[in-house]
Amino acid sequence: MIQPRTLKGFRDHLPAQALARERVLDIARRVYRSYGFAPIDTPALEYLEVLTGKGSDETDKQLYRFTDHGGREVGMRFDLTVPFARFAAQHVNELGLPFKRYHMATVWRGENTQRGRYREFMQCDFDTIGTTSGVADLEMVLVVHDLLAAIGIERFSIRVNDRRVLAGVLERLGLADRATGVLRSLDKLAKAGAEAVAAELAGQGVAAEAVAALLEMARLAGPPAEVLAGLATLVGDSATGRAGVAGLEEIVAGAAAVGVPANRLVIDPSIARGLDYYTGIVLESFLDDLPSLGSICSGGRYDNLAGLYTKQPLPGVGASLGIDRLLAGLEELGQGTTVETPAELFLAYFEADRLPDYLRIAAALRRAGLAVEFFPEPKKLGQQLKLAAKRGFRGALIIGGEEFATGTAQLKNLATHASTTIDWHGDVGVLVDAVCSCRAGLDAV
RNA sequence: GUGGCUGUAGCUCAGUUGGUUAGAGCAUCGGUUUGUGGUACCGAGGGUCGCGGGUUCGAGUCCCGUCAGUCACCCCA
Repeated sequence: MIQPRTLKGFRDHLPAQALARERVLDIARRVYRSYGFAPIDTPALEYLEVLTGKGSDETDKQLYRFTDHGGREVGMRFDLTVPFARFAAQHVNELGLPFKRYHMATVWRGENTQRGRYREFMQCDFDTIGTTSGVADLEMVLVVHDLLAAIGIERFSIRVNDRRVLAGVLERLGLADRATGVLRSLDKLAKAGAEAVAAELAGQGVAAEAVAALLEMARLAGPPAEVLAGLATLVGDSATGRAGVAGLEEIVAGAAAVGVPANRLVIDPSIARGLDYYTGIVLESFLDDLPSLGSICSGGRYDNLAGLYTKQPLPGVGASLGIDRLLAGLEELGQGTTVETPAELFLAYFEADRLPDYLRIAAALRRAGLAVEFFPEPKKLGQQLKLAAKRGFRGALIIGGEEFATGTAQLKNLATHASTTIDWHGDVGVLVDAVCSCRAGLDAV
């Protein structure tokens, strides 16, 4: 016997999880499309050079790579941004600019696993390329907000910052050349605490005054207006820094104009993001009830997405929803789904010799747009109902010998145990109409 | 990749200083009830104690390795 098992960091998805995942995918698709983002797809496998070109050592280490049967060095995509850069460079002339796309697909990273951190997981990206307009930046924030709200998350926050603000402050402190290390340390503030970050910065040779200034910046908190005022002071007359502050002001104003609740949008100067290709706005979002899970949706603006693959400058802005991490978080918070069936109505199989009638009824209901599961065996009714309730069906249709004889049917609400009698006089069309008109009632439960 | 913690039925866990055929609750299946599921009663199935090796007369219990999960570093969705 071969032991059935899955690889570290790779998971099976049972119906309850798969249905929850597809629900979120459907919502993401709807929200992205509502802003005009168009779907694209790219191969899971790319030439290794396409994936490693821009990669830091870290991403190179995490790449699943091998030599294919034709002797080509290939790698599995570890995000959707790099393949998109290649895609954009290859197809700009057919796409036209600006171009907005969404891409929901599986990616692979050979790193160590943790809660909400897997080796195979799905990302739901959306990006706008070919424009440097602040409108696109604002739209990214709005899409993220609409997305998380539509999924039904009650408490979440979108934390926004701008790399230019960070650059401006560093410039003033004379640390511009050490940006990467300093930002990496600041990024840990929430997790490690101020003291640890201060120590780490000092260890990098940052002067005490500069450390104090950096911490003052990173710890700015409160209403966006106050944080922005604080940042404006810290940035001084640095042109880059002022541009960053102005950009954030636009975001705050735009979000307010559209009606984004103020408590969901936070200006957080400690958000830096490790990826060094971000150049403007950066964004991370968290479940307020489970911040330790990490960011569930992150993104930002980059000056030149595809510089490695084309001479044409392609600025852009976009973000990525980590659907597997999000679902792990929702499940941990008890907000997961328990429904195990995609069908709405359960049709009990009762009278063995009435099979043709059952089939006819099921077919008619399906033609009317209802998802119907017909139980395949004429087992005891109690057993059938028990299974149907466990699976999460909203309603069960019961038609036995008595009902056939009197031209009636029982429509049972499996959540409330209440059942209503339908008179259909043997006319399937009447039955279908009656069931459909009760459907709203079932949905409401 | 490095280090810490964990690993007993589908799930949550018991299992005394290593000592006879490894237990409970929930879940599952069957019955009481060959037409009505959340209660009750009766019964059943299900465990190579993650896996492999070692120490021992004897290991779920100790040691080593390995796999998996988890936490930290790192990085990130």
